[in-house]
Amino acid sequence: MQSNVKNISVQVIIDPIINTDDYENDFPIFEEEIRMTTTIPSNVLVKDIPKVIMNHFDLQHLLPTSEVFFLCPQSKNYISLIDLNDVLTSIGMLAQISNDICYFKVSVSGTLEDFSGIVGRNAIYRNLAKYFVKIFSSTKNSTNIPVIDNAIESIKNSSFIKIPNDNLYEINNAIEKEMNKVNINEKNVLGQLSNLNKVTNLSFSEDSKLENDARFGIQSFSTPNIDQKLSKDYDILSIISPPPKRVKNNNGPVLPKHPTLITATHWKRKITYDKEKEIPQLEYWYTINKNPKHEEMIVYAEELNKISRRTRGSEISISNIKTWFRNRRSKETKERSNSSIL
DNA sequence: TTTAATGTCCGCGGGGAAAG
DNA sequence: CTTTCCCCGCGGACATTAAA
Repeated sequence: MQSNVKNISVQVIIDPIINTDDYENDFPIFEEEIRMTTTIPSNVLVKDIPKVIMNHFDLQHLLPTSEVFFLCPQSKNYISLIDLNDVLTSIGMLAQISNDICYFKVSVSGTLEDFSGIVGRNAIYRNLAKYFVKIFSSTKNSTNIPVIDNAIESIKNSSFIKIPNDNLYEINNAIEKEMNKVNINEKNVLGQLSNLNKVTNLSFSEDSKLENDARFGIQSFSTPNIDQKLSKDYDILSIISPPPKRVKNNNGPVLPKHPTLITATHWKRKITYDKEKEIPQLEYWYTINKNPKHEEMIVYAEELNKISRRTRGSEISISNIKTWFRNRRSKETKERSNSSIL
């Protein structure tokens, strides 16, 4: 019964997208990869791989906001498992084309608290510390900055951090403290991990299969002899190529792509300029200078926020202004080329 | 449909290491 | 010390996507 089921080594890169509700800037771009390994029985179906991976890393509650990508060894590009969903195939067959080690990338959106149970959470905190220092190094006693307020709120709501004061350096100190605590507790964490691995390394007798089904909450595990059910002449490569529609070099998936991620992160939130007040002002500035300097754009953003009285958290940023000027210039060149054709 | 936001490509300039 | 080379970040042009 357990003859043709073996354990596949799996390397997983977690791409956390920290969801801070309503701030408009980019989500943190993490410098440090959160890379983890586990093993998965070879008869797990592709459609169940996300469930298994998220369970292994204590992220099952974030399954709806996650998307899992498989590193295709031929093209060195990541392909979304959603694209393979309709195919009755197993991770064992993916492993056959990747020399028995599968590489996956998981894009997952959640709050800081959502990631608190993850084994690699110290890497997340290190990344956040770097991010905050990088972005807000000049604002020592900043208050009323939405992203910091949100971060403080997220961290306050988390079960294992208490913030004594509301400023950036206190946040960083708290993060550092938490990282130290995590390092001290590393042995406990590793203990828990090895327990987890014991379960996944069990050979698949019918009984342990049921055990795992209960643990993972997955129905398809109880399907016997999945590998034998798969057609022998089934060609996985014909499904994997051509590559997905948009592939960003070889650096991984373009984020976010899954609809749940779009709503969860407010992807591409678009501001609307006031046609009565703001657009005429921008057009006036454009007639004066089509390529304003950074300092000028700071002034422009302040001016616009003054006249439009936007609510806090939805103010016009310098990057909004920069984008407007960029698009305005491109509009002009397009108009000019159109008129020259006529 | 309009247009803000994003992706991709490319050139430029600064900083630092290696070579002379 | 000067020159050369390489890396990296920044910003612009252009193309494309997607929100309103």
